[in-house]
Amino acid sequence: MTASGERSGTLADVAYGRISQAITVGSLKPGQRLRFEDLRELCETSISPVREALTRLTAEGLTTLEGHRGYRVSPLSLTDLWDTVRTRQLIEGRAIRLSVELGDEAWEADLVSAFHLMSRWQRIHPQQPSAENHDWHRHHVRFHQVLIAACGSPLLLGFCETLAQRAERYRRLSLGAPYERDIGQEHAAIYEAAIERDAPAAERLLCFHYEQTARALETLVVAAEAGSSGEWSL
Amino acid sequence: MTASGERSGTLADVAYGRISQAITVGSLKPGQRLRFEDLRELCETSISPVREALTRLTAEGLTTLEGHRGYRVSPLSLTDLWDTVRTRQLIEGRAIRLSVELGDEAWEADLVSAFHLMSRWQRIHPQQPSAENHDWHRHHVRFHQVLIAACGSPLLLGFCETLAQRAERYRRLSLGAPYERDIGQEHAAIYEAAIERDAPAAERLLCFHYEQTARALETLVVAAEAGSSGEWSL
DNA sequence: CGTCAAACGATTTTCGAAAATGACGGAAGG
DNA sequence: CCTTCCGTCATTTTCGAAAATCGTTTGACG
Repeated sequence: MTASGERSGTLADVAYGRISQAITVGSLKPGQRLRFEDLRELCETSISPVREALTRLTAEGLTTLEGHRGYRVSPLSLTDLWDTVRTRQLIEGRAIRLSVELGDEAWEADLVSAFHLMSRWQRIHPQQPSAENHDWHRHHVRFHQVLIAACGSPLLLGFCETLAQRAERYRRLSLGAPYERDIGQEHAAIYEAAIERDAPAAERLLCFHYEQTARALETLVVAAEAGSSGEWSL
Repeated sequence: MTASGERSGTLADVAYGRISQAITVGSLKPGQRLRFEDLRELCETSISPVREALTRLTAEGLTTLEGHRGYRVSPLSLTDLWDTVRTRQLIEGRAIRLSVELGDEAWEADLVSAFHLMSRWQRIHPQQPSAENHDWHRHHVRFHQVLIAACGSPLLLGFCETLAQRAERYRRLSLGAPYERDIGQEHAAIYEAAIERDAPAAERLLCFHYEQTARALETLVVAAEAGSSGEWSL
């Protein structure tokens, strides 16, 4: 056990967590070069754990590696956004269908619980969930995880996790943007379809959910691009 | 350039290649514990490159990591085989459909070329392709790669690669087993559907192709299990 | 005799420094 | 003036040893 609270597994795990988070929240910017010296400082270790973390992150697509020329944060783009969303619809669509078909009593209970926590949060806090509240984010992630948890395919679940992590980077970009959608309603629809064991409907609604998110983000980005800077590489 | 022929990128790449190959061909057995000392010897490096290789392999599912307790070769099982195949059918099915729909002239040319090389090999060498001939394997892999190459989704292609690597371990197990199937015919059918731009047919035939492979392997394994040893963890 | 705790051994994990590599810039030659 | 070649420099990559960790055994105590 270490004095400074955060320490679950190896130092490499810590490094992975920190760098991963820094990328998703954007303190490490898309396309930015990653020097070991800087990351070593961020992670408070030597470079060995940092290197291991970067290797993992690269395997998941959050960073890229070019031969002997170092690592970079993977750039974001509209093309990549749509690739991520389309692939996610395919894979998570299959996962939720299987999950709704196969899920047992215990799974149903988990789902009720997860949905309750998420929607209760929204009832209590009238603020838009888009305000990056850490609690809501936790409930939201959990809800989506439980939806597919009973699919029975470790492979599918692994891919879903990778894709969710990818998508999360884009979702963060849209924080503070005005919402035309009723996200709570979309979630409720998926939830009800799942509870009533209507697998095709659950799949359809989940895909729609992601489609909407992507569309909103696309609009936002196109507007921002016409406006000012070019933080984006089309 | 190094004296001993094999050296493309970093030593970590070499280590990755050697360990990866050792796992797929089975000289490192499923479930076997991987000690750094042994691998260091196999790769002719120190442990740093070995560690990086293992990190990558674990991300792809060829090895597993348990806390501070070291790495193991991922075990094989019928459940995992079917998970791999079902997932592959889903993802590679989508990929080939997109590829057939979107592929341009140049892709068509690549496909003709790849198919020709593969089928010519089979014509010239009357032996069953199952005899692990390295050339046929190369052509076979290439054919399957080109089939999906034009799908336009880097993500999909990445997943396909992971899945193919996973599946390859199982395919190797069936070497030397009697073939009831006409693999050449199955390939030809997929090829023709692709050339004639019949995307749904191409998808259907590719899925069938994988289904057959899995079934054959399943039969083989069940028989072997009833017979003698228990190299398998159901 | 059984249980628990401390210590050992084997192995992984981490470190800091050395070696290797690619990028950059300046000087020589055309 | 442009091109090419060769040092120099910043970084990555690799190494071998030190530190940490886990599983097991040993020994004491109830």
